[in-house]
Amino acid sequence: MDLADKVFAKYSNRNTMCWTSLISGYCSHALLDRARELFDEMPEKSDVSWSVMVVGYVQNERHGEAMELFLKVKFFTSMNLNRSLLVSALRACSTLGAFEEGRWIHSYIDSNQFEYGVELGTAFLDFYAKCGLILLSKEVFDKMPNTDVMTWSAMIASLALNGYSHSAIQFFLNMLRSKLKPNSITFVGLLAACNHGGLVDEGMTYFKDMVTVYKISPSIEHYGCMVDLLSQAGQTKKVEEMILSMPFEPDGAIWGSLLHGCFVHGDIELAERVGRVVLEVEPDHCGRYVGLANAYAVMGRWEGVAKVRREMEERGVAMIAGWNYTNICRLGMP
DNA sequence: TTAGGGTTAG
Repeated sequence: MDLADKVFAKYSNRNTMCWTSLISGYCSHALLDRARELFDEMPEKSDVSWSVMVVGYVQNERHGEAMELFLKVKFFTSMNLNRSLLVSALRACSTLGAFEEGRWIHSYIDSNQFEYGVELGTAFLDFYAKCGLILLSKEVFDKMPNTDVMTWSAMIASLALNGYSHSAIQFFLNMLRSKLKPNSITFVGLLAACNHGGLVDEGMTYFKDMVTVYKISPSIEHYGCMVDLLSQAGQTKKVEEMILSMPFEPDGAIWGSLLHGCFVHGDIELAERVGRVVLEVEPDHCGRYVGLANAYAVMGRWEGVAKVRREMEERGVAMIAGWNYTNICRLGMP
């Protein structure tokens, strides 16, 4: 990118398109701050310049800055808002839970008679699902003239997220009927559905089918779903075997799921062992200490609880208070 | 020169 910068500096006939291309290049190399500098320096910005910058922020998971820029273009310019910009702005809305902004984009699209392409439609159904309005997601899905793997995967994951496990499975079966081939992410959604619904047999079947029928090798996310599902179902020994046979280094979330399962099902001996591993993997994560302390508490082993508390203090791990109503009141903000 | 989908605790 340095070379691109030098060439750009020497190039005398710089137009908006050159500036925008360079910004896009910086964004795709995750050099967002440099991209933003150039964006701010640009003498004239096109609608594509704005969208490239917003897209860049969203793709690099800087949703707050994406939203800020989106609001700027919306309120302080008379620029046309193009589809790419709106799709990315919608993604930012989904992540930030900015419901009103997302609704505004919807009305903008309707009043400007934009067609629902697969990208826009998929972004919309995802937005509504993340806001908990799964019926609106389904409405968007039904209105879409074309759908593809990503649309179906988004719908399956959305149903799973909102607790409609059986409908998610039904959607998966319909997807197969419409001759679309599921991919790795489709299965993350499907296994998440099985997990949320406690559907152990279905989960096991789809996990196996994924490998044997669809030739997709499981990622840590797929294992994460299975570990959580089997742990909650009390199959803790089986889970430990699964974790140890994984071709990845298990992370704290994986061990944490098993620890929680042990706690719920009273598998105390395993809880203690897993709890120790969890603290080694994530020594700064306050929730892991709570998990182990809870397992000790269930056993009535209060010396264990006290030991975990002491370790937390010694290592300087702070408890993070949840942002619930009780805590808000405690802070004097009713 | 620009766009969409991913599970997880007390």
